[in-house]
Amino acid sequence: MQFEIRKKTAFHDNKAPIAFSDALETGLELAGSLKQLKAGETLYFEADSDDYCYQVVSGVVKEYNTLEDGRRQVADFYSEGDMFGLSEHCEQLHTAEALTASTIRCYPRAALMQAITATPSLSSSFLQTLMTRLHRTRERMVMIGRMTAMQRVASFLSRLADDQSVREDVQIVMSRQDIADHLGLTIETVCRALTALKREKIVSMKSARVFTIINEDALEAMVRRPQKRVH
Amino acid sequence: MQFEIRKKTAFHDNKAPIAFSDALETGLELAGSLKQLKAGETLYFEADSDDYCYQVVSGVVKEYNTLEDGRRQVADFYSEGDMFGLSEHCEQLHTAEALTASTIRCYPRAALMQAITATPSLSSSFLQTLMTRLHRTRERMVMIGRMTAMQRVASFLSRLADDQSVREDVQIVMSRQDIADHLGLTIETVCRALTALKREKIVSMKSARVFTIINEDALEAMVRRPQKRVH
DNA sequence: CGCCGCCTTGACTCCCTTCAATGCGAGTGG
DNA sequence: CCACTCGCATTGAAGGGAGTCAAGGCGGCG
Repeated sequence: MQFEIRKKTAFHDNKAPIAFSDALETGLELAGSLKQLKAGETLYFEADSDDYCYQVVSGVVKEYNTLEDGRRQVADFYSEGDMFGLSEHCEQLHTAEALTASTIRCYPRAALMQAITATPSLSSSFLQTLMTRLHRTRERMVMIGRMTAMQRVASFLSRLADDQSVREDVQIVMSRQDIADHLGLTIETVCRALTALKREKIVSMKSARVFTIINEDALEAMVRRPQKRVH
Repeated sequence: MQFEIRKKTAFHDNKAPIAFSDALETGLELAGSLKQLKAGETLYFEADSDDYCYQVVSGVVKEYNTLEDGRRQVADFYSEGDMFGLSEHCEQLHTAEALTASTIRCYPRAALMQAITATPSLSSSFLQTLMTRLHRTRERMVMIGRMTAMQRVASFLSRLADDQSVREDVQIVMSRQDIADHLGLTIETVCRALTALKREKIVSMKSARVFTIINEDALEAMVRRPQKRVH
């Protein structure tokens, strides 16, 4: 038994959603093979990804890079409908791993690319997806580069709630370590920020993986203002 | 009179270069209007960019975001051949500004997109460009999130040299503030890191904007190892 | 119960920021 | 030609936010 997450909405791409996958499936018979993953299972390591692109059918997947010394940076979390494994010839160790039991569709890269470039409608939505992704990655770069730990954690919670379209019992499918690696922080700092938010009665937590936003304005204020004092 | 930069190679996209622009120019008559900018001039502010995409014909341009409190994050520097202004509906203040006197080609966004999606070869190279860009942005996210000030500055210098394909008299067209905003540091920390590199005889500087790599191995080592002690 | 993984908390250190002053080169005008 | 100014770069001192190291706490499962 494990936490079940709401699958109604994708983690990202609220605006440019699953139209792409629909087009892919209906427009041509490229439908890649399906792959089942248990929670914690690895989908690919670095070079493996060169030959395939992936799409989440169900579940949540994290994609991350590892530096020589073992530090990790989680590039992104993907859920239902999201395509991933798009970047290529990586110099760094690059991995994708299931957070929950997941089903993944695997497309042969070369064939997929050919299909996309040959089909204007596909090409258009794929371009859109990539541009949105690029834009979002940049926003997160700003976040990591210019925001305090408190701001990063607050905006992370805020985004989780938005993605799940709930304010109560928002599910946190990833571990503290994953969050830390996503935000460019340490696990301890993430904990302390969460504790501070609880102390200030801005959020409450039913368990370590489920929270409720009590004071949304205050949470937004946290994101805006360079609030200090995580300890 | 002002510093002249080597224009032989683009700042980025060494691998997926100007083929795109060639295709654009020859393949169809979409050639957008040209715009001349003096050093320091602004090409666009946020929403302005929604209707156009741009390409550097000559010169160097920086693209950056500004937070409410005035802190900035330089998304990227672009030079000859690079396309930019691709991300859309930004929530943040988003600006592009010329670093040197520059010539920019402006494409109407909608028409450009249509042309791209309708032309497989264009579509292919544009996709390639976007994926490369995405990949690079992620690498920089890792850098900002997990590297020390010293590592960031060292890898920045290293990249400058690579892009210009020189080891001596490498030109730094951007100000210290731009570098700091690009690396997620303060201007003072950048200076101190540079001073440390000079002190250790790893680089030497003819002037504040021109440097030479004396000990390349040591510079690479700086990038690899979480070297401390910027002071 | 007792182990195990994950999470939380505490104390201390240190890198980077902040605040502030000085240096330096180019352009200007007396 | 030199004094002055203005923007950018450099250096110094002090303080703080996040990292590091280490010790529990908590929940699930055999």
